[in-house]
This record gives sequence, C-alpha cells and structure tokens, in this order.
Amino acid sequence: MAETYDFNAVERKWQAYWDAHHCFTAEAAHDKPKFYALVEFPYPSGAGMHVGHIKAYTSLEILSRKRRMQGYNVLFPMGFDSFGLPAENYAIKTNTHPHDITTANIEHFKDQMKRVGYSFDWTREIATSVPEYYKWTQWIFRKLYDHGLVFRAKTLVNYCPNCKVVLSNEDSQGGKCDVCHSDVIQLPKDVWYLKITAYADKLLEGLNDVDYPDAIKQQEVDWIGKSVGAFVNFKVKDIPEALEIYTTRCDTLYGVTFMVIAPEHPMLDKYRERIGNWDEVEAYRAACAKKTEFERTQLSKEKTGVRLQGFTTINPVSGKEIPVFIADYVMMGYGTGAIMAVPAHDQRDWEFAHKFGVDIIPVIEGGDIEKEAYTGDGRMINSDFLNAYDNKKDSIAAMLEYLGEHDLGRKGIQYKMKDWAFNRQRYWGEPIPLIHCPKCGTVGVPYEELPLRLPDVENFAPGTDGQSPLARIESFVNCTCPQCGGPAKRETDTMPQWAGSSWYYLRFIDPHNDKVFCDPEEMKYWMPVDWYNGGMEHVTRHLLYSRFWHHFLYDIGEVNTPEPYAKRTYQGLILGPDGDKMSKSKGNVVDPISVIDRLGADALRLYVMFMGDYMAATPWSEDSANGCKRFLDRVWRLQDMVKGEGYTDDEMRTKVNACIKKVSEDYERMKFNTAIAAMMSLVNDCYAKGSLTKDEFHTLLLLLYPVAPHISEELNERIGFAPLHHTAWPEYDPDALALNTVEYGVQVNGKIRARLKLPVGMEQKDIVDAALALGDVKPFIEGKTIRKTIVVKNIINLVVG
RNA sequence: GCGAUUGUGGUGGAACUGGCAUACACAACAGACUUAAAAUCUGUCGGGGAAACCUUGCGGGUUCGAAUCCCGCCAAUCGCACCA
Repeated sequence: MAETYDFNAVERKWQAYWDAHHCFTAEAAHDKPKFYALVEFPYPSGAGMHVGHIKAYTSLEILSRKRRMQGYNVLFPMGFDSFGLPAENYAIKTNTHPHDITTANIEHFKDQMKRVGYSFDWTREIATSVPEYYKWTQWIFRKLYDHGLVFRAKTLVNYCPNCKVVLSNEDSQGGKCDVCHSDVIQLPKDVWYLKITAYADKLLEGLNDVDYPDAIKQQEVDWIGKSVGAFVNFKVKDIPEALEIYTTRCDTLYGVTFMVIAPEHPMLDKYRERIGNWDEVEAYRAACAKKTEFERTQLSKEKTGVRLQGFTTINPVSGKEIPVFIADYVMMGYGTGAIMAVPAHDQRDWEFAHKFGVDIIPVIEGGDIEKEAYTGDGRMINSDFLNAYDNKKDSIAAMLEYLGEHDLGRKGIQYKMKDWAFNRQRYWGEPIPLIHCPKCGTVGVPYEELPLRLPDVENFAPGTDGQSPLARIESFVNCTCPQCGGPAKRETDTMPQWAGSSWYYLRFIDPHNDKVFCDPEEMKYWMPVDWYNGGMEHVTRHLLYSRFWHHFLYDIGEVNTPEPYAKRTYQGLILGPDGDKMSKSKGNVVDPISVIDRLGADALRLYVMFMGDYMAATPWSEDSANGCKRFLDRVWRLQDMVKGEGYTDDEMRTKVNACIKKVSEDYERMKFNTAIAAMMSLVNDCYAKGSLTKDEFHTLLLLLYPVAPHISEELNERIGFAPLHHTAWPEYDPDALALNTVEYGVQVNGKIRARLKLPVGMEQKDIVDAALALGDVKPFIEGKTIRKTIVVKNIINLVVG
C-alpha cells in the first residue's frame, strides 16, 4: 500500500526538477515549429495573486505543456506591468519608494506563480518599470512623435479629482475612474494625445484577419463606432462664417426645423456680442459645466436648452430661416458639436421640439409622429427633388450629390473612439521624452539619450497645481535644447499605465537586447503570438492600444506582421461563493495560495479548470474544490492497482483510446471541464475493474499531466517511466475506436421506447425488423400502421398512425 | 434605449453539425469497513408513480425527431450609452 499523498513534498520535488533541468526555456534554435502562448502579465499589486489569475494562466499553461510534448518550441513567458498608480498611492501613504514596493511585490508574485507550478520561461522575465525596458517604450513613443501621431491640444478632458490625473476615454468608461472609481469630471486642459483615430480603419479591418471570438470583435467595433454620414454647412444670418454640422441622414434636410449646438461650441464666444440673451446663455453653460458626466447621463430623459436670440441659420436647401438652441444633449466631443434637428425622425429632437414648441415636419412617410419620431424607412415627402425616393440609401446618395454640386456639404466619416489622452501628472510612469524649447518649440529627446531616466524624488505627492511631482525636480526639468543648444525645459508628465503593455509581447521574444527592441530574425520566427488569453475588461483598453501600436510599427517597417495576436480568447470571471463578483468589501475573496496550502497546487489547477465552461462566469465552491482533491487521491491510489502491461481487455482498449481522443480535442477547444470529466470516468472504470495495467496508467498520467503535472510526474516515475515532460503526447488508435456493435435508441413517433444492440453493418430493413420485434416497442405499435421508418446514426424512429 | 451573452435537477455543469436530456462532479441518503467518527469502498439520487405520463425560463411554430432552428414574450449578467 502506498502512503497517503503528500502533495507538499511531491510538488516541491518536481518544481525543483523542472528548475534544475531548465525544462521550460524556449529553445534558441529555429528548426522546430513554434508556439507562442501569451497570457496577460499582471500588475504586481500588494495583494498578490487572485484566483482570476489562476484561471487566466492555467488554460495556456495546459496548452503549452501539451505543445512541448507534441514537439513544438514553446515560448510561454511571464513578466510584470510594474508602472502604475496603486504603487505610487501606496508609497505616498506609507512614505516609501514605489520602486521598492514594486520590487518586493514582484518577488512575492513570482514566488506564488512558482508555487502553482507554471511552466513559464523565467529567463525572459521583464518589468515595464526598469530603464532597460522603458527605454524602448520611449523609443516607440519617439517614433510615434516623428510620424506626427503625437499632438498637444487644449480640449475638454476626463479628469479624476481623486487621483488628480487626466484620463483617456478608455480609462473613464461609464464616467468612472478606472483606478479609484470616483466620478470623472470634464475639464479644459492642455494634454498630449496619441492619434489612435488615424488607425481606426486599420483596427477595424484587421479584425477580419484574426481569430477572436465574436464577442470581442463586436466590442471593438462598437467602441471604434464608425459612422458614415455628411458634413453640411448652414449659413448663419448676417455672419460670414457658416455653422457646420454632421448628420447620418442628410436626406432629411427638408425636415430640419431647428439647430442645436453644444454649450461649449466655440462660435458662441466668437459671436457673443450678436447674441441678445447672452446672460441666459452664460447661466446655462455654467450649469452644464458643473454637471459630471454621470449626472449628464442620469438626467438624459429631460431635455434642457436655451434658444439663441440674434443667431439664426438658413436651411441650405429650402432657404428657410431656422432657430438655433444650445443644449447639453449635443456633445462637443462628437462630430462638429452642432446638429441639424429633424424632430419628425429623431426621438431626441422630437422630445426637444415638444418641450420648446418647435414645428415638426415629416419628410418620410410612415409611423405616427404625433406619438413619437418615425425612424424607419419609407417614401420621401415634403422634400422637393427628393420626393418619391422610397429608401434611405438612394435618397442619401441623391442628397449627397446635390450638396456636392452646390458646395453645401460633403460625405464624412466619424468615430466614437477619441484620440488617446496620453499623459499623467504623476511620478511612477515612463517620462515622456520631449523637451520644450522657447525658440524651437517642442523637440524630441534624441534617440541616443534614451532611456530618459526617471529621477529620484523625495515626495511623490501630485502637485496641487495639476503638475507632476517631476516638475519640482529642477535638475530634471532644466536641460539644453538638442536642436539649438539653448536653455529648455523637459516635459514633466509621465505616460499612462497602458504604455508599457502596448508592446511587451515583442520584448519577450528578445528581452535582453540592448541594440534594438527586438531582433528582426527572432521576430520573424516567433511572431505573431499564436494564442493570447486575457480578460474581457481589456478588450477596449489594452487590446485596442497594443493593436494600434503594432499596426503603427508595421507601417514604419519595424515589425513583420500587421496584427500582433493571431488568436485571442478570454476567461470568464470566478465569482465569490455567494455568486457575487469577488470584492474586498464583500469579504468573498478566495486566496489561491490558501487553497494550495490546504489542497495543493494540482488540486487548485484542476478545480479551476473543472468548475465550468471556461468563458462563463462561475461561482467558487469550496466543496467542489475538495472533490477535485479527492479525485487526485483516487488517482494516487491507482498505483496499488497496477497489474500487467498492454491493455486489460478490449473494453479498456476502447475506453483508453476514446479518452485520448476526447482529452486531446477538448484541451484545444478550451473545454477543460469535459476533458477532466473524461479522465474521471476512466478512473471510475479502473476502480470498477479493480485493476489497470502499467501502460494504461501511463497513458492516463500523460493526459492528466498538463493540468496536474506534479502528481502525474510522481506516479509516472513510481511505475518506472521516464519523465512525462520528455515524453511524446499520446496518439489514439482509430482501430480501437471502431466498434463492432451499435446501440440504437428505438423511438416510436419520436419518443424513446427501447434500446437495441446490433452488430455494425446490418441492412436498414433488418434493423427495423429487429426494432419492431422488441417487447418494449410492441404496445406502442399494436393495431397501428407503420407509415415511415427512419434510421439515422444510432436512432431508429418508427412513425406510426 | 442599443449591442452581446445566458436561462437545463437541491448545486456547479454535460449534451460536437437537430438524433437515447441530466455525462462528470458537489450536496444528500443508505450499506460495507470501524468500539465510534473521519477517511475509503459500494449503491440510490429530476417530478410522479402500478403504469401511462410530465420535465431544458414562458407561449407558439418548423420537423419523423427540438435544450439545440424560427417567431413572440419574460428574467439575469456584461458592455456602450443623448454618437446626431
């Protein structure tokens, strides 16, 4: 009898073995087929690993171990996204240095990952906050700058009053700060932008060439939000400048009864002396400015606005005079910040028109505009030359042509996605390599001076003046202009959290190179990433950002593929035992390391993969986790049941081969739960027989190894085989799966009534006769005529009446 | 409001292209072993029962046959949200 399973000893033993034999180091040679598996490197928070990390990493861990056995050269790297606000906030609170905290956290994370037994190639470990790494982040930024994709603009920006930083649109989704969840406010500020909108179309088109789930593609498409429409110029009465609007329905131009411009629209200030009710306008603008983004959406039902006195426009096609309002349902950040309102066919305009008593003129037939706006298709009416067009495609085309001929407007494209606000007024990030020279303007830090190192600072607190702590370091700020040699000042903002992760997959390929960010020959072999797994929450942040950088690097000839990731998958959340999202405040967080302490790393890995559909959210269950440990104990005890070699009998031969097929295929489809269920069934079969052969056991351990590598290696060694890591993945024998009998389900009128075992290859007529003769079938067909018989796969259906 | 995803036993979930619904686990119950408990092993386990029958959120439909396809509801989760 074997002793009870001591998972601590076994796991330590095999982790030491893998370490000593460098089992997971990607090979330098390029002669084998490659497999680049990537999981999102973590931000090294003080809390350590979360069970979510376990779920995110174990899937590709399984695939990586399997691929190595299948003869691939596998790159499965890990590193740390180590710049970021939490470390800085913690440093301010505890009066320590973010660098020290980050270093300690990285060590902690690494220890934890090693305890889980992950097969990461630690020789390629990177951290985004070390100068050898961020040198190249700055280098890419400089390239973006050289190619005109970095610009500075004073606009309304998202600002977190708690973190005291400007946020990108992606970082303030839902009107909340990504870091601290405070309400984000809109402030006019001078900030650096990356021109991601210039890549909107490439980011859209690129989705056609990659293997991403539809849910991910759809979210990116929606976020980019491409819309095709028209810009139309409306003459303003007694003013030489026209008011330009954007619309997707230029064919409804004859139905325009008023215009709306955003409260922040620049024409207001420009022509303020023309506006009779300026006091009223200013009061309204002040009220809008006070609202947070959150309030603006909460109040979305009730339309507000002010009609401008002495500022009216002329409808370019009908020549009618049209009143102009300001209202906050029109946003300055989309289109031109001004719209033509067609209340008959737009619900928002309809509501506004009702409240302010403006005319409603239908120009499309259909619906009941007394009740609500009609947004469907139909025949054009009240529209002069457009009358009688009966679908919007044709009427839009006709109007566009007319607008073009008369120089009144043009076709235009708009995106919901905005340019990427790229600076943070904080310390713990990559310094932006730009210099402000009073003579030359903005000048890039020369490439040979990179990395531009983050200087040491005593006080990390952000300035009350909205400036980065770096602004207080005179030795950093004051410099000479690389162009004219005169005195100049450095940019003191740093890059946002997402900068370093936008290209990290390239650095993993060649992490120690100090000449280039990645050797082109290495890149040619390893790129693209074959399989990238990560969280759904990164789809409109990191995933989009890194695709943007990669497309840019491709355009300037620095990388060899347009898209970085050939295939992307995501994991579903692990919910707390109560079915709610895990959170500290709810106290339902499960610590993976405490699970390892109790049940072992193999049991943790097994349970997380067994708990349900990989992409679905599933609650944690302590009982089920115990059950997985129990399964491993059952496998452990199989060592006392080993008898003989080869196959126990034909039945086991079939079962073992079916299991090889099922597990091999299910791992590839990320159906880890059913793969594990198949292995559990096989173990149950062995218990039912009371024995299994050495070879059967070996095969089972090969299949189990990617999920539970420690126990598998140990048992495999005990029955006398060479380490599984160096063994080829098993192939199933198709002959063993070819059955000589089929078990049919016999239906009468579609309802199952009996089961029938028959030899393979019988004539359909004989099969039906056998089914008709069954005692269980007789009562249902007696006295009735057989109208039709169907034999498909393993179903016999007798249709009677 | 728009978009995506999902709805199956007491629980987590299986069911690949329409073909034997509830695999595999958890929990529960019973038996064996034990002085006893735990552990382990072996059974039972959707409802109803003599059988028929009913059962994949609800109501229709297509089909020899529907958890799966179509139409109409309802509910939940996530994402976007006055995008002109």
